[in-house]
Amino acid sequence: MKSHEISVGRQIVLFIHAFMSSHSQAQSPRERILAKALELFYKQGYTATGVNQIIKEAEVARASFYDHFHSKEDLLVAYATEMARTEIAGIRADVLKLSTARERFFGPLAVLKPWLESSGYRGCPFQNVMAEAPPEAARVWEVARQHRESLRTFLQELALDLKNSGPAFAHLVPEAVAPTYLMLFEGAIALCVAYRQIWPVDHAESTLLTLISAQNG
Amino acid sequence: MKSHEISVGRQIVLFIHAFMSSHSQAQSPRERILAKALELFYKQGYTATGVNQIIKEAEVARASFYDHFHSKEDLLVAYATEMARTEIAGIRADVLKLSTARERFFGPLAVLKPWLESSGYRGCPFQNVMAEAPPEAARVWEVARQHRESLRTFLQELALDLKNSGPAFAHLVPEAVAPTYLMLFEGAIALCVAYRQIWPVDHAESTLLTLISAQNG
DNA sequence: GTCTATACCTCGATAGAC
DNA sequence: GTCTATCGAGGTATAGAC
Repeated sequence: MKSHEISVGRQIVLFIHAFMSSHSQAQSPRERILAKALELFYKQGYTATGVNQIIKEAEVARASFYDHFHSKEDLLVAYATEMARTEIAGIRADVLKLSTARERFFGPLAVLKPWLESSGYRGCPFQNVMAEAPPEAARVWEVARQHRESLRTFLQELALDLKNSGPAFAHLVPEAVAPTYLMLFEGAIALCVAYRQIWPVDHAESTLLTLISAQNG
Repeated sequence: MKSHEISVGRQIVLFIHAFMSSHSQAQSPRERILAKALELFYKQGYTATGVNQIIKEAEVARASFYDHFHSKEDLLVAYATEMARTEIAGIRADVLKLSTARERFFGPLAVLKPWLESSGYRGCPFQNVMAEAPPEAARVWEVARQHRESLRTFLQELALDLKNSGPAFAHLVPEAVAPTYLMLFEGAIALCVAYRQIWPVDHAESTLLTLISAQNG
């Protein structure tokens, strides 16, 4: 009886799924460590988070931890790399869902708002990492720098997209807009963190609108 | 012989000055602790700096430290307060030396450049503190917030100064310019730290110039 | 891979003798 | 004010038995 077999299969899948969710055991030890680092390094800061806490909460053995990451600094590099990957991918996915070029252009700022609020105004993971990273951790600086470049490139793509969307913004120079956008983006985050309020993002958006409108003058 | 007495007086003053500089003993223990905190919290970060190091390098006794500051977090609050005071005072003094309203308006960005370079692109002390301050340290957040307000107010004064300097900028709205300026200021710092380059400050300056010129359109 | 044990250090903070 | 001693906790990292 095929329907019975399928039903059993479904139940097994569901069971495995529930097992994964409750115990996170279907993830590999490395994945569990990295996931905890993503959470704790961001929430508590790098220096304030001990590897003991990560080992305990990720439910891995000490030896497993030092098997996958030779030192805490190694984990920090992996943390920054993974954070950069998921952040860019997340913004891209959310922004490219939008229907008009103009919405997409302002999309990164729109995505920023719920993210800042839900994270308790913890701010930009890379600004935070740079504030804490010891001087010998040059690898982390490099990851952060590359991430900024990825973000700037994406903003430049959006500016090009907007430029090509019609005559209203045909005057735009994407390579000039991108660094300005990035600067307003980072500045808005810093002010939101300082004030624990969301208005800087709106202010950045209106400033950006003024700038791309003024360029035809 | 009065000139002799004055000469002796001068030598004593100079001696005391040299003594202060070389041994820092003329400063009170509290001043020495605070001075070391200003240096180390900024350079190494708050969490990464132990009170032991401050006690040793400030050349004070442990008991003296805990006499003046009940806890490390108390010292952090004093650090942020003192940093805010000296930073605002320093910027004001440097900027108000300049001769034209236009130079003064862009003065904060001009001051920023040598400061970022000489500090090894360590960034804004308050952005860094916010990145590290534990959630229970609400007092520090308040100091940082007030400092941002002081800076915004000063930028607003400079905008008003520029507005009143002649017809070219008579259209300016200082209350609108100030938060934009502040956002570009913070954004430029964040990008300078990320790239370890100074061009974001120049970019902020040209963006700001575009904005205050465009407002008459 | 798991587990426990442990070495060695630094942390923030307190106590007591001088 | 100085000094030393010490507490209890937590830090990073390694070793060994299973």
